[in-house]
Amino acid sequence: MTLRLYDTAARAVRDFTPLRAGQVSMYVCGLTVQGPPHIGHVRFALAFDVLRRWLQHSGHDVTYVRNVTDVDDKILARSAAAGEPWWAWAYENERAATRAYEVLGTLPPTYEPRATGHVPEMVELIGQLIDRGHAYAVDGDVYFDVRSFPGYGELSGQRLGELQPAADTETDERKRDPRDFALWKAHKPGEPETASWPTPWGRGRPGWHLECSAMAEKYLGPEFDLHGGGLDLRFPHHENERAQSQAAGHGFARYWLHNAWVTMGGEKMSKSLGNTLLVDEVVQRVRPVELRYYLVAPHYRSTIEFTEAALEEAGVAYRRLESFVRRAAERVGADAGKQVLAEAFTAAMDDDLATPAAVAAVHEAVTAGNTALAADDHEGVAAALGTVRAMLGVLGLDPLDPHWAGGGERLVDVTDGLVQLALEQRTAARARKDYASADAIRNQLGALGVQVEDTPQGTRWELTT
RNA sequence: GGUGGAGUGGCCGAGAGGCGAGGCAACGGCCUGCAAAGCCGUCUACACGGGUUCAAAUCCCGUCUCCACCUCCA
Repeated sequence: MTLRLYDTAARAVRDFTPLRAGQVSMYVCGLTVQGPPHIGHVRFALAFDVLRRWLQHSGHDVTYVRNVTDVDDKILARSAAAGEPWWAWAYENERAATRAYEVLGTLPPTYEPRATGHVPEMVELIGQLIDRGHAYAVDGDVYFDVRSFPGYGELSGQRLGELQPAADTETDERKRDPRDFALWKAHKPGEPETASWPTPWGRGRPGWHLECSAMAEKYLGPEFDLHGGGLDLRFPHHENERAQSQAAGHGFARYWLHNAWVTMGGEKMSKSLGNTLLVDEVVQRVRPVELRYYLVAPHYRSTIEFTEAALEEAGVAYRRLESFVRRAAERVGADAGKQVLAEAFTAAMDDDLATPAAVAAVHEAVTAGNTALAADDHEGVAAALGTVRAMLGVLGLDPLDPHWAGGGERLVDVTDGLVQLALEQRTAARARKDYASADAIRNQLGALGVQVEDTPQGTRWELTT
């Protein structure tokens, strides 16, 4: 069975066949680094991280480029309001984004280019568009002529006649059509000099859409496999990117993927509505791996309506999986069992990354594993452990992955020694049927967050969260 | 005004003409000194009104409610 993906341009699920067999080129629109990321912002990174892992698991060599937009209207406005240089502001927020991506266990992209580092490529592209009659310069601004490109609107299903005028620039008579959008914006008085670059049309800065066209071409070539991003980027951003690149004669993206929102109170998380939760904050009170499970388990094209209760429940569900992996690893060794995916898991992932069904397959394998554990069936435990870890690995959720295991080995050893000391006392008490003492020890440990469990193989302990 | 999406059991969350996704919670049972964890079982839902069909949560028509994009936006 082959991978099938929902392609926004086709409005249908399509078989995915890469341009070059065994290789996948993918470009994902990263963040405009105007503020620290909230949990809605990082959903795209998780969705495409899972896609990337799945492609790699199924034997593809993936080139994954995710851009950073580090100059735009909002960055200039916010940094000015904060009295900071725009470049310092952008870089600070870029680091916050990187931290968020990392704490949630996304694999680093192959490359992460910044818009400001690719002005020459943009200038070159603008030149091509002007030469081909798809763009024109007016007083230092350069606009894309939407009427010159018949395919305009195809990606997002918009008809030119129905569109409201583009407002990324002031509507003015200098434009041939009110829907023409800016490729390049002339430097304006009052804007920092450092946010402008020399071009044949005068000093200025990039329009919002141009950077992606320029960078995708530079790193992935004129035609590449996948282009991803959040749902809101479909129009105008991706529509415009596509127009720029195709008008310049490039094939551009072959499949367009868009992820849905994280909402709160039924509405999209956004700073203006005040319903945001910063990744940094959530990760203070919820283990990052549980937040990842929460954001990865629903389908990437379904809205996640955020509630504390749902987040908590996701944590409980994840701990069920984790708990099996730990018990099984204690019994048969972490690397026991073949890393074979369940058929249902593979089928689910191939079906437009149906992570809900994939997660269900993991839960079923865990149930089988728990049964084997109870029956002291080591072969069964090993088999289940192998398959569960393989599946969780694809989702970036393997509890034994070094990323989640964390450091602090020494501390773990010491803690384990201390807890064992207490447990020996308790075992002795139980042996002499002094259950009051045994229970007192268990309760005291419990109060510290150490959960004690008696198993046929002896007493074990775990931290509660 | 144009374009797209959603409404599923106590809750989260899949599916998309017949064959009860999965998880959480609750209850019952097994296990346990008692627990915990685990396993088994119970709770059989698809916004509303019509229609098509042997069969509809799934298709068709209509209605209601909500969200998103068309403006910076993951």
